[in-house]
Amino acid sequence: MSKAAIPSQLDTTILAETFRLLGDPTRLRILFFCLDEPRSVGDIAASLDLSQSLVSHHLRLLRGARLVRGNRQAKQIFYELADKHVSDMLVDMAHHVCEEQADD
Amino acid sequence: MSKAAIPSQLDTTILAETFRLLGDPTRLRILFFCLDEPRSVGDIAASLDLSQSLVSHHLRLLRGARLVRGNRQAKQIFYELADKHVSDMLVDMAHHVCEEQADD
DNA sequence: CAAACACATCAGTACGTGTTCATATGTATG
DNA sequence: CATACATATGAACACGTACTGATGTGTTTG
Repeated sequence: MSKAAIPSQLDTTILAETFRLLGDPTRLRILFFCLDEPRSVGDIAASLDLSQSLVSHHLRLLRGARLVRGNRQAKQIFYELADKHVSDMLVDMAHHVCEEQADD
Repeated sequence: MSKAAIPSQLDTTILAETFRLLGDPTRLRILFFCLDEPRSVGDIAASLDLSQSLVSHHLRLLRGARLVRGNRQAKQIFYELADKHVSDMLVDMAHHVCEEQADD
């Protein structure tokens, strides 16, 4: 019990599913872009130089995994990270990758 | 500076590469299995019911990303997580996924 | 040195997935 | 109601990749 508990195979699958979604550069860029404040789909597409369709497709996947949530505001829909959980995770990871680089 | 720094596109790609590797159930199971103590390839294959070839393939990828490191001990090679960084990350994520489930 | 064991590597295949283009849905405005 | 705008969805394609089976490399032991 001193050591970390090894997740069940089911938990591992769920965890892997989340990692898999984070494992795409385009999706990660979208997530980081929505980290500080909610962003409209058009804003995401324009700022990240992506097609509107592509952004929508990725947001669909991220929504399905409860990683982001969107609020309609008139014609636009503003997406933000689903909860502090997700954003903390991203921020931590961003820090880790910086240390990794300094380490190598 | 109060907000989290958004990683550069290069950093994002590197980070995504790591997430992508973690985004496979088989690889995650291997990592968690090697979390507490170094494990030989044969042990991993037998305990996780995977072919030796498959385990070796995944270990190759994990090695390439500096997520694990292997030490030869006579005929066997024992793999363990590369550093505390990686293991902390896995443990944190495992906790998160548990909370997520409780949340939903 | 030869045989046996542990692990790595090499093709090959089946499948998933990121992207694009075209089209549909929903929403405000005249 | 028709038009324009913002987003979502569907089909199709190109590519990557997880897995298998056979073979190669390295290490001990007789």
